[in-house]
Amino acid sequence: MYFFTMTHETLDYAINKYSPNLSLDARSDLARLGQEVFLEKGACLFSRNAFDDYEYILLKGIARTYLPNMEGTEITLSFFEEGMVLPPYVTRTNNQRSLLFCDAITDCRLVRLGATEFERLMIDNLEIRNFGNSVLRVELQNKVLKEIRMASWSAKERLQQFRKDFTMLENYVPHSMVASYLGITNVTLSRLRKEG
Amino acid sequence: MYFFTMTHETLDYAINKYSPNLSLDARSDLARLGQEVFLEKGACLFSRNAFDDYEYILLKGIARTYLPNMEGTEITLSFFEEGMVLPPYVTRTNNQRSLLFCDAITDCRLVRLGATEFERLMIDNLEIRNFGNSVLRVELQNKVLKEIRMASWSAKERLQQFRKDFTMLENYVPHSMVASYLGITNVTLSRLRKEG
DNA sequence: ATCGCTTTTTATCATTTGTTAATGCGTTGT
DNA sequence: ACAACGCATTAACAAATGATAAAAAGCGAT
Repeated sequence: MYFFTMTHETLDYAINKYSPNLSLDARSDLARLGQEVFLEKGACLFSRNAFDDYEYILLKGIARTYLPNMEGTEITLSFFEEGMVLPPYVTRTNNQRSLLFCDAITDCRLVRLGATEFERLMIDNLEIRNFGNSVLRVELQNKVLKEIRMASWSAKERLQQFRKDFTMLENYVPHSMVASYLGITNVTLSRLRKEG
Repeated sequence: MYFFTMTHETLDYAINKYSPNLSLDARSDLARLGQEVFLEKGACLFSRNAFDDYEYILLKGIARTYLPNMEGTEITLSFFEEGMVLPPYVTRTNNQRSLLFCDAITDCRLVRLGATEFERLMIDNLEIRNFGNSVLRVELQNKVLKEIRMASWSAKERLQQFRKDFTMLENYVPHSMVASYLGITNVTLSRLRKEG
């Protein structure tokens, strides 16, 4: 009975963020497909150009995706907290090669699902398809929200929004990661923190 | 014979940007599903919260997506030129309601495909599925590229990149749209233009 | 506890970008 | 031709952010 194990309870928590009405059957399909993965703080989940064909659901911990800019500085693209699905396979990879880097910022527990099997499930099962599409939609929507904020908000406003989006995260991750996520230097971040 | 009509020749041009090796069969499936749409300069293709269940492929002209920020200023999210697919249905809508606005900046000719029929095709046909996934991937990749530039490049560098990405576009679209896309004011844009 | 290392803060100054307002300039309609 | 309008440019000043470097604070290993 899948709903007696701890793993599935928290997988459910993640699923509910995207498809709260997903049936028990579909949930159990996902659970059957998934295997748990543990990552230590600082460990790498996937690297740009490396082979990768999984979908990932973060059950516990904090992770981030990032890329180097032209000067080689790491720019944090997104943070991920408990219950969030990492960027979906189809948008995150090309020819099964990752386009991004992803590291665990704290110890993490995740569920991963083979991308091919998950695609199969999406094709066969309308509910899973809607779940997968919801993940895609949320991914894009978050990017659009960030895009507008980067284009028209001040650094202070972006920091305030960041604090709403990721409560307490500011205290758990290095400020250099937060600063690059916000598009400011860590000196500026420090200044804004002092102001309040 | 679909490849004798002008429409299909330019639909092919667009398809080649995403799936250059798509078979003639798959191309003809897409062509059969699509209907041509003409838009006059300034006309609206879809509006936030309005019903919309199409995929759109831009054959000719320039279009843009945008959203108002909190002050009501329109922020241009992306520009689209000949041969580009507009943001895909699954990421652009929620419950068949558009999340974005899209206007024609010049007279436009597009092909639109019913999203439901297109999804059906994606499910049934691996080639079309790969094409659709490629559209998704390009959409996300462009956002990630822009994200990095917004986070770590100066306004001048972003303008230079814009000129590479969209040759001549600067001369055809109102500068206020370019400026909001770059995340600067139109006064700043004017200054940068003067510098070179 | 202390040393050595990294991260964060603080200070100073330079640069970039925003704000406001005036000017110019082309387009359109009469 | 001219007025009226919208848009782009320019100028002057203010504010935000970056760059650099030094000081302070945190943190892990011994």
